[in-house]
Amino acid sequence: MLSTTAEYALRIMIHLAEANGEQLTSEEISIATKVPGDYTVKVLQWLGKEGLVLGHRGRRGGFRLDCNPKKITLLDVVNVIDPLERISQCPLGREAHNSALCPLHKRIDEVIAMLQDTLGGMTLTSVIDGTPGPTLCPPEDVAITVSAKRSKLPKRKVQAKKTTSRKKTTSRKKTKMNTVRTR
Amino acid sequence: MLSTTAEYALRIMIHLAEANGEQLTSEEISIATKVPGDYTVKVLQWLGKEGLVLGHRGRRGGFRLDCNPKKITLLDVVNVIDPLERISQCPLGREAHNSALCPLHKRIDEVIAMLQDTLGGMTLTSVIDGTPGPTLCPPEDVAITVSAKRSKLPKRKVQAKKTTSRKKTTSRKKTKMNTVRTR
DNA sequence: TGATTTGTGGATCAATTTATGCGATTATCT
DNA sequence: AGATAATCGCATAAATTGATCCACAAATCA
Repeated sequence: MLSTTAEYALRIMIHLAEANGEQLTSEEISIATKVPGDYTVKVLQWLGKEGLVLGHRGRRGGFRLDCNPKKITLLDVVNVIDPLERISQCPLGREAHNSALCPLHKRIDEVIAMLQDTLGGMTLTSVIDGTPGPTLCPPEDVAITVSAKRSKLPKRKVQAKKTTSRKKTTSRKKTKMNTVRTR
Repeated sequence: MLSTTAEYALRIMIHLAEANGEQLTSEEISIATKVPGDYTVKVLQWLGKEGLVLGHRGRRGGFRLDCNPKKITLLDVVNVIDPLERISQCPLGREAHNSALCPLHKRIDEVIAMLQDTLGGMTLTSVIDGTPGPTLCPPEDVAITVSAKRSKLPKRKVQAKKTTSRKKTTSRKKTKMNTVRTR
């Protein structure tokens, strides 16, 4: 239902919200949320561009929440990654159908609207407060509480892999442009 | 929200349901639904494996609906393509959380449940009967009626790229996303 | 100051999804 | 039977998404 990346973003935001404004390194976040190491940084940067988190470099750097968790909803977070858009015009290309989608797409659009309403009604805080205890299932080998003094982060095991990079990740909006693979 | 392929499947099923059991060639279907030529066949075959449509070869071959449009829902169709599954266990890997998902995933799961209910409540017939007129927006340059004589499908422009090959597309079920990379 | 830590941002690789091509097979018509 | 029309099904290509690496910039601490 949600893309993998959107799931990651939600986990990260919930985790940061639970940290109560405290700053955490990307590695701490990665471990707690089980989002793959370097990819955590990418997601954090996307969230940062939208002003949801703030990164600080340097020795005691890290990321912290930069928004009001009482205001920000799951929909807001998902929208950073892959915007959930209403169907405004007929996917079959009939331009005159803007105000009168064909029945099938009208139904699908209704479903999307409902989804937006539902996700848009769930704030980070409400999710966290909804049930006692930690909001994310704790990873099996790591302490749950964020307050633990930032202790020696276990080095991520570097496992000699290939490197891949991405096209120009400034905006995650679906890039129309055809990436011509030069290689 | 829906994958491209799921959208295609819905268009095709609605179109066939409107044809009232009549048999249509894949090309006719492709034109009417604007699903890319050969891909139409692929989607039809997936639908066929689940018993929703039936294909006939030979000179007067084609595809027709092989289910009761009053019973089959949009959810059924979507499930053929990419199953909308409830979250049954914590994505963070905590195995003991089966019966008690962490709050975030409980919420997400609720959303999925709602989605299922909604899509599962919309039968093909109900969508078609919901509004008078054709259920799919008619393509701009082609007659709505399926009877249009089949015309040459446009060739795609080949543009020298890299090729990556695929896993073995027999089942479209999402393949467990944590693939341990052996490399 | 200089070493270390941590984020920034771009480049590249890998996996998945979407789309096409083509030969073989099957049914129908004459 | 033979020609033809259409699906079947596999192989491949292209596009998108997920993940990793690396050089560098900035902040901190000794």
